[in-house]
Amino acid sequence: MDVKTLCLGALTLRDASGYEIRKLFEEGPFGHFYDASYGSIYPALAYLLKEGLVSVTETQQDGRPDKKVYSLTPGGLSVFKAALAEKPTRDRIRSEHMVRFFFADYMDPDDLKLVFDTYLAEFRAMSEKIRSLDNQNISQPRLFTRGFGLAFYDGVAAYMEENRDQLLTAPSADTGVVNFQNGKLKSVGAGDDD
Amino acid sequence: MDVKTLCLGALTLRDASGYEIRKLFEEGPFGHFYDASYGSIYPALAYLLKEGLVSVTETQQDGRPDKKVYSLTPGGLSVFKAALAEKPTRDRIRSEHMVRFFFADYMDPDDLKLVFDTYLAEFRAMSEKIRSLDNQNISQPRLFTRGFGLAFYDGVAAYMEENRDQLLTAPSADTGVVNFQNGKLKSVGAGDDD
DNA sequence: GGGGCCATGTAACCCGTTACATGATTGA
DNA sequence: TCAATCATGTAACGGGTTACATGGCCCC
Repeated sequence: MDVKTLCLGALTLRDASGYEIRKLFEEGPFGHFYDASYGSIYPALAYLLKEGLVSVTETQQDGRPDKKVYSLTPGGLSVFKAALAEKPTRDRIRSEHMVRFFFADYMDPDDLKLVFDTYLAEFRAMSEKIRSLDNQNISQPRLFTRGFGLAFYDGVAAYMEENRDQLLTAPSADTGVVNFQNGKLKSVGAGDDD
Repeated sequence: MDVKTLCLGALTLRDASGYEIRKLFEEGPFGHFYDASYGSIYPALAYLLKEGLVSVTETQQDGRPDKKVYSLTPGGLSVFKAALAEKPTRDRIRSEHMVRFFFADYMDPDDLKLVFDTYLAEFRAMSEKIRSLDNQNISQPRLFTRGFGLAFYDGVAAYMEENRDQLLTAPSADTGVVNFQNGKLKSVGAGDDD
């Protein structure tokens, strides 16, 4: 499921600009199970417009550049429904946090502690955020999704709290770190490089 | 965190071929929080070998092509530890299932039911699989990770069972599907296309 | 005054997936 | 005999991220 389709979905909620859709991914209800950046959203909207799946209303603004508010067309809605009718692909999860827990033996205990507590705090914050939402006038599916989020965040947060010591008091090997920057391998290991 | 780094991690567990590493991602303990395909693993191993972060032993075999068993070098281990010491990037989740639940209004009720029950069955199966593992002689971090998996799978599965009706009995709009194939938008929507 | 937010868009790049190429062995 | 599994690798393609480009307003 690509960003184009997600944009159509976002526009079923309400008319929005590319900027607003981005925020929806970042902070809104989508944030829990998807993400997308400007670099993919703006081209996606341009494509959808060209194909007649969305329409646009340019609102002139004070100083800022014109705000382009997009709306879903009937065709766009049909295409979105068709996308939902497809067989879903497997969930894709990439959690660097879990990788670190799995390989905790190879981490500095203080680093590990920090990663752990930061992660836990994030879950708690997410849970709080969902709890703070008003559930009045919300459709069943949205409520279900919120509940799912709560079940997940609260469940794993509770597990983490209960088993914090189990992970953080395990003995770890010595450190011995080399050349690693910005998430890129900068080898150096043995012998020759190119 | 790229496939290169994950390969180093896999090789801390035991020496392995590219083929075996793939299986680790597919079925093994990594499957829960990462994935990778041959097309990324083989080039990654070639790179790591070139950089001296892994070594290789070619085992000749009966009929099959030579099996290349890779081992982590001290340099490789250092680089891996350095990678773990980096600040973890945000977890990235892409769940088409959740998208479908969120937009359940726009789905055919039978489709939705199928997606729901298949998803639930997957969680139950994952939970069973973890439960069937032998926890003897397993290090603390691995146990923690397994427990985390259980907390997650069992937690959300329970939630789904308890709230199945809530989601599946909600009224949905009419269907009206157009031209959608293989996860690609084939528009058609309104008016002109290029 | 300066940082952050509003607002859109493009281009280069990176990384990974999919599909292709090859081929023998084993078990149903 | 036919499918699946073991086994490695390449090439094309795709999709999305990052960084760049631009610029004014608003609040501290």
